[in-house]
Amino acid sequence: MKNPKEAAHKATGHTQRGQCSKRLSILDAAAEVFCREGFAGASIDEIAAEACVSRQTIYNHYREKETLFTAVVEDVTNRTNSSLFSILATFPDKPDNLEDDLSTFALGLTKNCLCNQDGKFLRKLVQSEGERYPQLFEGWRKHGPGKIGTALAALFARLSYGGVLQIDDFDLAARQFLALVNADLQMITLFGETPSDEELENAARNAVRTFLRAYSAPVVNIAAPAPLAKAVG
Amino acid sequence: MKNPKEAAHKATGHTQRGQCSKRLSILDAAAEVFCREGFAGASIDEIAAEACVSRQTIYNHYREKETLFTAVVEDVTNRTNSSLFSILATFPDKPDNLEDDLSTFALGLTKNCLCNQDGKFLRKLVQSEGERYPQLFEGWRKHGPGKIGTALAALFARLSYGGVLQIDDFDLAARQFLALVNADLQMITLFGETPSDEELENAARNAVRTFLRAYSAPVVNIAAPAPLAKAVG
DNA sequence: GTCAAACTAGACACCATTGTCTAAAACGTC
DNA sequence: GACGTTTTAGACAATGGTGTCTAGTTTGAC
Repeated sequence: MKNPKEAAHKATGHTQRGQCSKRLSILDAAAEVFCREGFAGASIDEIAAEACVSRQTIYNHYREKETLFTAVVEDVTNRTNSSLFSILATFPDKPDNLEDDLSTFALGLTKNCLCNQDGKFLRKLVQSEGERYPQLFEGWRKHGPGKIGTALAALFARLSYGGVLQIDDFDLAARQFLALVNADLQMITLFGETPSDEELENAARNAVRTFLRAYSAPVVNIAAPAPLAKAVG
Repeated sequence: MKNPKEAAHKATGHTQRGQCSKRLSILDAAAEVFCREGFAGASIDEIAAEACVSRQTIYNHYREKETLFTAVVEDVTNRTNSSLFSILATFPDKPDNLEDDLSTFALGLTKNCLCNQDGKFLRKLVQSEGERYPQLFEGWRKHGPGKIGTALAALFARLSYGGVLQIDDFDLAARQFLALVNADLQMITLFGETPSDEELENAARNAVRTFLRAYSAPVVNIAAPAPLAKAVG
């Protein structure tokens, strides 16, 4: 990193007075380094340098490396959770145009939870350190992004009962929706580059289209005679 | 690990004479440890213990840790590749029952490529070390499991031209197929436990069902009068 | 300006790990 | 059984990271 001071400030944009600003710098830098190097590969010195803070300051705030790590995880999880809630609130309960509305929702989900820095951090860390820190995985599932699944299932259930969708297994549908949304992204997100807005929009649209082809309720076509459906089914 | 000697043999089941057996033991153990601990977290001593081999033997075969790591990656990639080819050969070109046949295919894919020890290793390592070893990611994409996508796209194209499926974008369909197959598995695979055969079968079946609802060509129903389709479309 | 708290820089002991080296042991072949 | 190769166990220096300590500096509040 060429200019760590700049980077640290860029990340959060805070210029509050001392103590709080330092904490945030440390958390930001630690998230970055842990994500890039993994727990074992990350060194306190590296984090200190990236946060523009002396090593001792880190030890003052967080007794040891492990403490810092869990603090970072908690911090990122909280942030992700709150943005998750606001995204879920935009789910189209009474959709005007189902495809458009669901696509917008999916886009918000990817942009703010799945595909941003925090989302990447959690995904990578749960994957790489999940075996060594089971509580990390559990936390992700119960109190973090893992909740999206069940929340989405409930929302889809409402749409299904409303006759807009035709779903047997809501949990399954929710998992598949998320899987489809991620289908195009996994490739893009895996390495460093951030996907462009256009790529994200396409990914969301593609996912929703396929999802709807699989799960939208049969259209009661105004032109077609209804009775025939019985003979076909 | 309670009984490393047993574990090492269990993994490959080889009892060849000395030198070759040692190499394999080392590769097996190294894969296991690298996968569990990541590159930085894995220690040569740990690998040596798990392979029931002295540390020096490892240094004799592979000059340094990095060499060992790339050898392991290459080994696992090759193994995965060959099983991938045999699985792709089972793709239902002339499906009898499309859902059943595709489900069987999907099951083979998950069991032998995506969900087994090798698949897990590559996925984890590409994810956690991909940023530090770009050639790892490139290798995965070009010479490893990353090829599944394009191969599947070609196979789906054949089915589509044959009128069995109705697909616009073959690459997209292939990615979505894989995403759906993984939808149920990601949860299961992430932590240690190996999914049961039943879980795998269900996952495959669920994925295929949804995929076919989205992409199967409209059925020319024997009972329904064909001409009406025009009026509806 | 004073004071206490927070921060810094550097030195430090401690430990784990890498990679080398050596002498002895095991192995396979003839 | 003798010979060369492979393997082993252990000692070893070098390195790099953790976490502590200290003495000096900055910072903010009053």
